[in-house]
Amino acid sequence: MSDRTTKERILDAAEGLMLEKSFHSVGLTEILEAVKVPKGSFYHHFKSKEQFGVEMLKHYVADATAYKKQLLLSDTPEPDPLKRLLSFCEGTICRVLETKGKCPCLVLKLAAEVADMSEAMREVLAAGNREAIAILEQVLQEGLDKKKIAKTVRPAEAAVIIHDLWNGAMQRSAICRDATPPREALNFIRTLLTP
Amino acid sequence: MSDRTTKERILDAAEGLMLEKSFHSVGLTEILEAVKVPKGSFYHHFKSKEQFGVEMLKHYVADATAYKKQLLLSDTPEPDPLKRLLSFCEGTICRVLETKGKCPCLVLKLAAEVADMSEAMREVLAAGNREAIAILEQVLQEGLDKKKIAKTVRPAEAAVIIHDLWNGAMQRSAICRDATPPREALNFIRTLLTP
DNA sequence: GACAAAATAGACTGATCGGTCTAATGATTC
DNA sequence: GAATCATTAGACCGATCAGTCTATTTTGTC
Repeated sequence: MSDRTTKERILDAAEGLMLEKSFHSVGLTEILEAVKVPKGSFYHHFKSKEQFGVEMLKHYVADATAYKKQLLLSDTPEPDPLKRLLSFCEGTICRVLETKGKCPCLVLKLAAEVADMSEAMREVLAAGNREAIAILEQVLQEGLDKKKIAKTVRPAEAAVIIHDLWNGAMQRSAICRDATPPREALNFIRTLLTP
Repeated sequence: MSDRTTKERILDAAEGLMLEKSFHSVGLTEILEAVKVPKGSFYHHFKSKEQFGVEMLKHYVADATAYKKQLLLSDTPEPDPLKRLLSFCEGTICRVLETKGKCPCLVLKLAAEVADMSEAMREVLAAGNREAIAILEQVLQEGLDKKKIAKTVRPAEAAVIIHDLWNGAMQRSAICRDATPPREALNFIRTLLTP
């Protein structure tokens, strides 16, 4: 048997499939066939597709948040917070290039589709956004403390602007299948923050 | 008979329903029941749900573009391009408040869901984005010519930033069901452009 | 008014949807 | 090894999906 639990295997497979398609266009049968798990197992672990969606988003947001914290908040190997932020953006742009413009973020991919349909899923998405903004605010504050970013920047305000600009750019890049939007956003963010 | 054609009535009803739900979660039967039109009529006018989606998005984008041009590009009653842009944003914020955070834009609502599934729909969305950016660029250029916006602003660059920031903020406002994100975006845009 | 073309009408199809049900199997504890 | 509980297994359910088909009605043209 696999070392990963059945639940985790279902979750992982569904994240991949829904990143490529969408929430409603991926059926349970398709997910379960991909991981060779019968319906009975699914409904043993999850009470409905919606509750499954909630857990999937929670699972994804937890991973994504940990990943962001690691890259943005740890001062090794890069002690400069601004550099950490900019190279995080560059890394994301590389991923977009590799996948030919495909959206790499499940929150961005599913948000508009599911937010109006499930209050529980909406809350998970909202929490994901809040965490992302909080992390951004911390990087900016640290950059300010270390005098690595322009002192005119106010972390709380700048964090939401950078967050929304970045998400808007990622969204547009998924539409035009091109990494230009996040590149333009990155250039703007750089000149905005550089002292 | 209604003065509007059957095709237009279907299109309008579908836009409303899909703004509230999503592309895949709204069935043809639901749309057709809403306008009391039988299946046969639908498939007389459209060859598939996907092609219908393409026409619906084209129809929406054409309307939305005309609306933006009228508010942003006509110098009556407001000759100041910056004021036109800012009050356009304020107007959108009001709509968000009225609808309790619901996404007012069909392009934003459906983009992530359908872009990966239909190349034809993706192209319409991309064209919509390009037109929105072009209009923004024109307002900015005009504002620059009339010395109503900061002369450091470069229209082409600023247009994409404003576009993506605004879309990202609207997206987030649909998730947290709150008009704060576009308000923060508007504040930022105002200080960015004001001379 | 005859004819043709466009549009309306809705019953019907096979496939697939999310979800249920009962039975068989795996593991755990006494 | 008997009893228990979690898990696996997959046939099955009614509902709904996009799409088809054959009529009938409406409309425009001569």
